[in-house]
Amino acid sequence: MKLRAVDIGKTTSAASIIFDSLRQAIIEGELNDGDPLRQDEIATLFNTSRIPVREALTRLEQQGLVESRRYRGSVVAGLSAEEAAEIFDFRSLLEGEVIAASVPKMTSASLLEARQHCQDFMDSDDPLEWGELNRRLHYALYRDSGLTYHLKVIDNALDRVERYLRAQLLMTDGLDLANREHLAILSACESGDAALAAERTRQHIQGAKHTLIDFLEKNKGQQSRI
Amino acid sequence: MKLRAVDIGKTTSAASIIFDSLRQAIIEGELNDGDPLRQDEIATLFNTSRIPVREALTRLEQQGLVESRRYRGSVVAGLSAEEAAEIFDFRSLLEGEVIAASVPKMTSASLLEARQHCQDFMDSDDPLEWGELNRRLHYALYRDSGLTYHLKVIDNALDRVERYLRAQLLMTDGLDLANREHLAILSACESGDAALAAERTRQHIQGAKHTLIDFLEKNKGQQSRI
DNA sequence: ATTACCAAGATTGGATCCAATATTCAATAT
DNA sequence: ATATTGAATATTGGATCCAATCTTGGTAAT
Repeated sequence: MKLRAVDIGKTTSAASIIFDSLRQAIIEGELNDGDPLRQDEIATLFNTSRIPVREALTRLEQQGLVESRRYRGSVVAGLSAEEAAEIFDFRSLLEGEVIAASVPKMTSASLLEARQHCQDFMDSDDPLEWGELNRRLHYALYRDSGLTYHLKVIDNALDRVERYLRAQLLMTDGLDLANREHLAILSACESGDAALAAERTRQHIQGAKHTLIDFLEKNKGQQSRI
Repeated sequence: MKLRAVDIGKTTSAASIIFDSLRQAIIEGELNDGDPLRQDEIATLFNTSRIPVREALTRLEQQGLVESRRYRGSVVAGLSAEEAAEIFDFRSLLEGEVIAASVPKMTSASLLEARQHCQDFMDSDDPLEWGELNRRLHYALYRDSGLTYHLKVIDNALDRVERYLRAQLLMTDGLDLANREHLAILSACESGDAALAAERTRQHIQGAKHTLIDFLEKNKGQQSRI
């Protein structure tokens, strides 16, 4: 027997489905800071009991996307300007390191894929796509480093700030600048200059941080909808 | 009435108590890589139902301390030499950055506390205490940075490798070396030299990494009990 | 009017029960 | 003897129910 079995249905638990949906809704900004997440409401929404909802919520809490208080329920976790700034610094440090480790190992396939994602990013005009496209691009640039732990942590950090990143891209020239920077990072990778790629990656993220902080300063207290 | 009620018992959920206990048992090496964690067994151990056990397990899974497979249960997550090495690199990068940010802001109280923990560490001869003492020392050195996100991530990374760290300290001169390095880091902090403190911190962690890798190479396949 | 208090409803945490899947092991066929 | 099958058991995932706590709204005392 040479065939390999492939499960058709029931491959994922209800908890995982709910987790993925909630995570997406949060990082896309469909749910806002402080929005309550009632177990019962979500359960009826997914036609399940509250049990898998609770599992999804504890996972999200561990990832810092929701905050729960005993007997008081869960809300979408907010992010102060200071926290956001810290996470951008964090990403800057880590992603610089990871891309530097990646460049010497990068295959032409990865470079090709990165270029494609770069193009996709420029072609897209749907803000909700940007997050996913950005992730794919970065993943193509980073994965050959083989630093799986680093990548997981970076991914988690990105989850926390993706909403704010979108706000930054929506600003005047935000998207153009991001595209130019992506191309610059890519070309540094293609020429095999690890240090340059790292530096440009750090600058890219630091730039995003500062534009975002300016944005938050201007709209201070206005509880801006993104 | 001016007093604020403070619950004596019941302040923490059953899930949290179970989570803390399991986490401690794992990072102390009381439970070993691959050991199965049966929901029923743990539930009877804590005189609860399986519900809070499941919450504890999903939290631990999110932190990478256990691995769960659908319908197959959870086991204590193992760590290959490569993964361990990567996490040490990760810590080296982050902790260097954090201590550098901390030094210029460090209060004399923190320095004093750090020196005390350093002393405690030297006085202790109980391997099971080392983890906690090490954490306290590092926390005293890092906290004034105010980089709470970084600190949380570092703490999590430490959870993953603490067992292996103990193995490294138990080696000949391992403890003496660690103590000397701690003192060197502390003195760099006291003299306000952020760059030096960062460099020594990175070296401290890199050193630990290499001793550990040598150790794992030597005992390859012997499934060593720590 | 303001504050303290108490009861009713809402919501979460945990227990118990049932369903779905995996594992074990004896029985059978080769 | 070895491999295969299938029933019995073990274990997890999810549903339902109960208990503990919070929240809200109204009432009474000052």
